[in-house]
Amino acid sequence: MGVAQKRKQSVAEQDQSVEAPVATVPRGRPAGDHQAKRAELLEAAASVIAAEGYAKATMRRVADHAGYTTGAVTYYFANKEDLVLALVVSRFDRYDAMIAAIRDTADLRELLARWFHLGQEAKFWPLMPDLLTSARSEPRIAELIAGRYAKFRADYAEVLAAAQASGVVRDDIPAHILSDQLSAMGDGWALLYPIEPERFTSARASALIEATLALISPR
Amino acid sequence: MGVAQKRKQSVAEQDQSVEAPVATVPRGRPAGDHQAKRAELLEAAASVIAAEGYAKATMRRVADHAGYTTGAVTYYFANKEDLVLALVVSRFDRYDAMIAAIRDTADLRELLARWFHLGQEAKFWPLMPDLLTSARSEPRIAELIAGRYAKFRADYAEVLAAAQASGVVRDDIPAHILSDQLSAMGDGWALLYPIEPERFTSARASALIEATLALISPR
Amino acid sequence: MGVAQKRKQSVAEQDQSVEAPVATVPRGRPAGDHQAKRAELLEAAASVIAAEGYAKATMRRVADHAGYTTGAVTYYFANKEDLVLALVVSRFDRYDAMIAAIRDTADLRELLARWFHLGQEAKFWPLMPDLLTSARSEPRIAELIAGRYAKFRADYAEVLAAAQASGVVRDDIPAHILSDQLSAMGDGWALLYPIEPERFTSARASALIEATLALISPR
Amino acid sequence: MGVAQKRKQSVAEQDQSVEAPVATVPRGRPAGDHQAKRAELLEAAASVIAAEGYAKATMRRVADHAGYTTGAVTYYFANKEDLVLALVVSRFDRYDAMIAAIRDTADLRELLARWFHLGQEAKFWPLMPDLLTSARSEPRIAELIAGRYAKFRADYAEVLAAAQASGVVRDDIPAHILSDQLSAMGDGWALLYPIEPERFTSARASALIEATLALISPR
DNA sequence: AATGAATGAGGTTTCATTCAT
DNA sequence: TATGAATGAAACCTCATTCAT
Repeated sequence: MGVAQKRKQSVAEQDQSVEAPVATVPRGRPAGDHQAKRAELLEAAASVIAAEGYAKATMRRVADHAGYTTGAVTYYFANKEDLVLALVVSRFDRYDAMIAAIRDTADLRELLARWFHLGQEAKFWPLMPDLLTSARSEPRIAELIAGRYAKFRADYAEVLAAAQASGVVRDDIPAHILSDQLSAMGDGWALLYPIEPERFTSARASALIEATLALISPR
Repeated sequence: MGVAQKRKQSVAEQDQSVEAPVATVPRGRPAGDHQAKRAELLEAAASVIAAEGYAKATMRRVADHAGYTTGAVTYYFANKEDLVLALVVSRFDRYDAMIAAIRDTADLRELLARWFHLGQEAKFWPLMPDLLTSARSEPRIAELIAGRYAKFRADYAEVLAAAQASGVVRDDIPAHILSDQLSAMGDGWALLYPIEPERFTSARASALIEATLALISPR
Repeated sequence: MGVAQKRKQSVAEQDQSVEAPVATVPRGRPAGDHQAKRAELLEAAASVIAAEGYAKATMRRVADHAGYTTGAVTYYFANKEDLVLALVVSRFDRYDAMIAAIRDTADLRELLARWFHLGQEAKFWPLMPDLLTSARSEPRIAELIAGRYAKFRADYAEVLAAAQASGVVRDDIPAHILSDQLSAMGDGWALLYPIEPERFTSARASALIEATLALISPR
Repeated sequence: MGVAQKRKQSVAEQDQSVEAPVATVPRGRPAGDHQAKRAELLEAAASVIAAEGYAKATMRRVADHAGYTTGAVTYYFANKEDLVLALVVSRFDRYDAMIAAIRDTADLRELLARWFHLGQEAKFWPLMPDLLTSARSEPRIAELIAGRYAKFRADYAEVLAAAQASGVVRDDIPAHILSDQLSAMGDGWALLYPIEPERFTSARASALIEATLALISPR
């Protein structure tokens, strides 16, 4: 999104310079890339939460991590809730992209592999459970998560239903229940990951993927 | 945490070892029932966390809920970490008891039913994920949980192995992996429970139990 | 109020020590005098506002002035609004007492003299307009002031009506209008006092009192 | 505040002295109308203070209200104090104009009517007390107000003296004292206006005007 | 002439913890 | 055993101000 935005702005500048080369020079400091800066701060927040947990993820630490002052963070996000809300959105967007990427093939092994990859490389595992837990005391976050998560499970169920139709997934359990079970399993692993990281070496991750595929394969 | 706590704890230990192993019946002055008071405060803490989340569970709120003042809580627990540590112990004790209760029969339906019951009636679902998440910033809590959880999974695996031996559970997946998968699934449900309580009506809970039994039943 | 409270508490202690001299010694630190401490902080707040204005009257400065830390202030007052609310109450209580003191005699010269005295010696002038202005951004303070002020004007009107009946105050203007005019005049003086203190020397205060009495004396 | 402001101000002065004494008609590039822009921002500031009180009147809100950004405000006013100073000047200019307009006739009913009108229609009532109170923590504002207010009272006294001379105002109270009393009364009403707006309906305003005229009419 | 990013000081509030009693 | 006063650190947030552009 950062990139698209940047391109759009430079197009706007071109328009101006073509039409009125002298007097219409854009006034003031160039707008910078607001969205890109927000994304940067979001990544900083994600890193801090992943590294130290939600409880230690203060505005100050996020700012420090991004190399700014607290004021800069509140300049881009009206308050902490806004920051977390945006972070939740950005993470679920990635989940949605993950599902979308395999929707056509309904390749569940690939989906699980991507999910394990996001979890570890993209720091989703030490992040999402903290985000879900933070929803306990923040109704708006809870509401957002509830909506996005329901959509995620529905998409997941759709993929599973397709897999059932093509005979690669057992069909004695409804797709929406399977989706529920599998996503819960994933959340459970993510929840324990920071406490027992040694359980999730890539060798063991492969074993878990295979065992999970075995669980849902047709009898 | 240092001196004061040490004194308090050794007194408690003395009481237990000298007077009575369980010591719940007030003898002489009822005032001396240190363990009972601790348990009372622990339940208050559990209720507060279950009701409002870990973030809102301050020493003051715990004290209020138990009908005491802040000072009383810090009298019985050297500090907040101690309180949470004790709470974690008390909850895993219940998990262990749950496993122990069905170890002989290896009745998995009963085990799942008990687990769903603990989760909802005994407020474990809105509690355990908060406790696990709190471990993110408290190494001693993380360590304690890691140990107790590993033991729990091992016990669970033992039960599953027995069930495999008697042919009621599929044996194409090792028991310790099944244990891993099932406990993760449970944690995942618990994690979402406060956000989407409507997903866990007792009717739907039954459906989930049956679907989970189907998942692990032999082919 | 502080005194009355203190007396009450010591009576309670006496009761206890008489009935059960040994075992019922009041536990814990003696309650201190919560109300007295609140009053002390209120006076500190009044002094700070009087000296530096509402804008500079931060919780920190109030605490410093009283010789405590910020935490102590928020221990006695849940938040700043609460502190200001209590301050408003305490000041209007004094206004009410002022009116009550001359209600029987309806001696307006005495009333004006008391009012000038409160204004200067008891720091009411540099205080009340700041309090009234602070109500602009705090609805609950505005509501409280509106109510108390209306009562004050009504009491004032009652005194004026009595004075009209006894022929010492002109009766061509209704008492409630006179009350309105006189209290507004007082507020106006108070508003300017911090800006032009030299206008309110005691000589000039006397002149203002006499001129005000002349204004309302019967024709 | 130092250099930048100095440069700006001297430019403004040059414009005035060289080109035209009043200089409101845009000549050549309309961009140069420094004074008009300042006036525009001043009105925005007045509106914000009138609507939400001085405490909420931040540079940002003033800018927003005028349709600019914060930077624009600090471009036209070296700092916030400067802005408020200019605002005070502009409001007292209107008071002076109000007095000047009735100086010849010494028509006090008209003066009071105009004052009530300014207070309500031109938002002076919710504005002036906030300005006066803000002077508490800003010596330069206090100084400015003290000077302008003294001049206002002197002009008012002059009008009252004329009225006394022509027999329409009582002369048992010196004109400068009457001026003091009447202006204080007005300030007092203004101070309460935001708290009790219902006391100042136009019907009641008329009653107050008549009662005030009665107060000062000859015996 | 004006923008908007960024700073940094300072405000209110929360809270675990200490401690005299 | 238990209270409740008090501390002090740290959190979130606001805002005037600066400055590159």
